[in-house]
Amino acid sequence: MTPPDLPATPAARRGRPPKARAATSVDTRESILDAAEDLFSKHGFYGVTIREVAREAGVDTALIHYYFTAKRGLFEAVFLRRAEVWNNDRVAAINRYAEAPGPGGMTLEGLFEAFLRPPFEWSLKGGPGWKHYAALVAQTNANPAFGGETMARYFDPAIHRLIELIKQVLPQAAEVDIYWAYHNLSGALTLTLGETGRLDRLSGGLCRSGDLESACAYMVRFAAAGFRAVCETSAVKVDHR
Amino acid sequence: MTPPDLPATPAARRGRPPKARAATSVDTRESILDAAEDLFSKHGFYGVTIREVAREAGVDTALIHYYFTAKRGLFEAVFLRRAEVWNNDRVAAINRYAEAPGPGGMTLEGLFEAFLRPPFEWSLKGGPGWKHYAALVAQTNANPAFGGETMARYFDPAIHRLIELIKQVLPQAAEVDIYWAYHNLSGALTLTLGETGRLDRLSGGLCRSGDLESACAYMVRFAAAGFRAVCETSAVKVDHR
DNA sequence: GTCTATAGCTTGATAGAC
DNA sequence: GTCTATCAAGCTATAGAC
Repeated sequence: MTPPDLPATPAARRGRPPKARAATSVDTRESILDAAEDLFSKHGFYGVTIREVAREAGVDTALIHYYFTAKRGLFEAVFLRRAEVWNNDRVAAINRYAEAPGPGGMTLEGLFEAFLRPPFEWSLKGGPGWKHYAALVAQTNANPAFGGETMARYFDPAIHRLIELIKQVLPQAAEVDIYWAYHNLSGALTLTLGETGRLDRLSGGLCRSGDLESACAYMVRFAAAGFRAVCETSAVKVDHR
Repeated sequence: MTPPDLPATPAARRGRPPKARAATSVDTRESILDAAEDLFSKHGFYGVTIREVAREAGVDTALIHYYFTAKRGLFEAVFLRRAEVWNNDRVAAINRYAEAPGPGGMTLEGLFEAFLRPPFEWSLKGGPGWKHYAALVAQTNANPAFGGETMARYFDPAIHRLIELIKQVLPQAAEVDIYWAYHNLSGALTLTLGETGRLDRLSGGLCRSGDLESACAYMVRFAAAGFRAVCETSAVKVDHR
């Protein structure tokens, strides 16, 4: 589902007449974003200089300030660009599933499959830009300084919709339990999308980080069982710090 | 179990005679490590300057080069310092459990409880340094540039021991399935130890990132159920990329 | 061991020509 | 829109006094 066909590389841009004049500035802006996305995803915000971005994009540093005012603005623009597509895709997928689930009604497996498939699809078939973006999100999610705030700002609305639907599948579940269970899923998802190669080493080559098809299938079943275990028995813990 | 009593703050250092002369240089080295750990955990390797570390540690920048040669050496020293304690603790805990499990024999819940408790304990009761360290590990685990390599170097031996014991509990499970299941657990663990505040926002204050007591309990049950679901039905996926 | 002083570079950002 | 030129500030690292 949701086959992504938007090319992420400027080289494959489609349907624009080659002679068009206005195309230039749009392409410049996009290629700056592509270069920044690539570099930020690998080395983080502070690990990348404006000059490196400019060099990889084939433009001058002054141009980056012209388009994005400051380095921080460039980062935000990178983050924003794909967040909307990503989120709309996921929300559309779970809504579609909720309206027409299988004969037995909604299941956690079906719901998670719908919710997780889009990011994995984009990462697999959307071109290198989407892989870079996924890694960037993974790193941001783990960032103690601004990770919580940034992730919340861009992704919480979509996740709240998911949680509404989980409540329909598990009507007796306590809200706290659902949130903590989701937190476990979120960690698994972002680590996997980061494709750090950790699993490859740990497993001695038995598993490959890039095998997102398997990753998605495993995650759906792991998370569904985890949610059930956490939500079906009462497990609200008292915080005795 | 495993009550940590090693103070992380220099102020609380115990048992050393105040007049001792040799203590000074050790304390200097340690306070540089403490400052670096704090800052690296918040802003990453490139987000921190030697000068900032020196200022926070109350020493000169030249001294940092004296002890650690270069910025990179400082980072590695920070990472190494607590890795050994952390890993030894975890391995000791699961070995202890394996030798004397409850009446019904080993369970996944018991095993994960033993394996996860030490990092949570240290983070809760080991002083601020351990919290910084946990956040540093969380960030490193998500780092695409050197995360996979660094994590493997410091943590894989302990995890291989865990996987051996999991195989004893689930003797029929395919090795691939175990590794993929562990990967899901690993993501959940590091995200949680990072305490980014994401969950607090998402849940509207219902859950708190700092409530590690609950986090650990949830994770044990979530992961145990996830492992069972993934390993008990044959789910080896073909990678059709 | 610890500091001062500084070399030698790179950084983010801008002013202004075209 | 795009580039050249440049600034002030900050960076890592080191040499050498004490």
